[in-house]
Amino acid sequence: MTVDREQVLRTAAALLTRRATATMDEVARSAGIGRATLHRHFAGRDALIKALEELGLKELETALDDARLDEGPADEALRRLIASVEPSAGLLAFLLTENQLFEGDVYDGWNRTDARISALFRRGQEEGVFRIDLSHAWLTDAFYGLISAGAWTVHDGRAAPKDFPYMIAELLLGGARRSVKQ
Amino acid sequence: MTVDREQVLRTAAALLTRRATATMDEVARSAGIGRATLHRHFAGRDALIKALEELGLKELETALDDARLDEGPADEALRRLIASVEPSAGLLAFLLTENQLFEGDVYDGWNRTDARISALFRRGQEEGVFRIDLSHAWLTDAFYGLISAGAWTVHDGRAAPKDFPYMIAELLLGGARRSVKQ
DNA sequence: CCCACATGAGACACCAATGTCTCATTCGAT
DNA sequence: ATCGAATGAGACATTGGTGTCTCATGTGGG
Repeated sequence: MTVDREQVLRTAAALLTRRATATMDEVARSAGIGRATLHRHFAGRDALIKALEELGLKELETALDDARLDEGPADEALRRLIASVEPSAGLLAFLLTENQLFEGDVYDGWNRTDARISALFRRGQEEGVFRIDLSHAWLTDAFYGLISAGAWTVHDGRAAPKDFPYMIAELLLGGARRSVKQ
Repeated sequence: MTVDREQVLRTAAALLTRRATATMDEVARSAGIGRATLHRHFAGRDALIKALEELGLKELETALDDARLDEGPADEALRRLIASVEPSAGLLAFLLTENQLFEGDVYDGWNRTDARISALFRRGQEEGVFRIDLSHAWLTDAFYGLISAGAWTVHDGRAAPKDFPYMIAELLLGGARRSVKQ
């Protein structure tokens, strides 16, 4: 009987990721509950988005924890991160565009995750694993961008989900150019 | 007296890129015209978005032409493309998210540009310049993703506009990993 | 100089979505 | 079996944005 808040959030995430303009009613229906019930659990659309943001943030932080970013070579840590972030990629892609739209009052929890990812790139640069002519700020943004792009590529069926980690890690680490001496 | 349609479109693009939910009234104000006048030139919001889409498409096609994608090594052609697409990056980033939101009825003009970019990557693969373990579909999506990410990085002040071509081309071509044998 | 035409401002109806409320129903714990 | 709590359905007012219209203004071309 009682609504599973987590379940509702995941369903809403799946729908909103596909269509960000979905109605509260559509969100409710897709979760198999009534609109009134949805309102009982989330005060309004803003509250729903914020809850989604907290969910995505929590998932990203869990992925960051699981990846053990400060262990081993930085490039291997980055691979672990990409792999563990994969299940959340769709939600993160949605939240990324959502945040870009609402400039200013962005949930500042993202600063923490940004800092951790940025720190990984900085460590890699200091240890000579990552190139230093690309700022860690740009590498961080590119990381998010490729995660989003990969999420859409998989979502639209242009790549299989299982290829997600490989195609992102390889492009982000090695680039598109074929290495001549290899 | 007469409104410069092109000018209005560019102003609208600049505003909507920053805040996609901007009102028709805000769009009009930012262009320095009245809402009624805006409606006289663009039947409605949909028409405005569509006009923006056509503008972005036109600019991208111009950039594709200017880059002469079928001349010289594919990686150099890609560099030319990134450089010539830079002025349109913000608009393209906006249209990209806009299109992802409205699934289905996307302006099919993008298929042409997708095909041209994809063809560049395929040519590069056939000529041994680009690696073949990453599909040209993914490379194309990644190209768009990095263009968008770069546009936001520049927009938010985390990189200078002049660095745009370098940081994107270098990451897309060479990746983040520091080449050991170099 | 004058007239035609585009514009700006504002009024207006309309619509879609939101948020709130009520009430009957149903589920689940006791 | 019973009672309380949560739900679903629907009604309702409200709101913000949209699209249309009118009218006064002013500018530019002839």
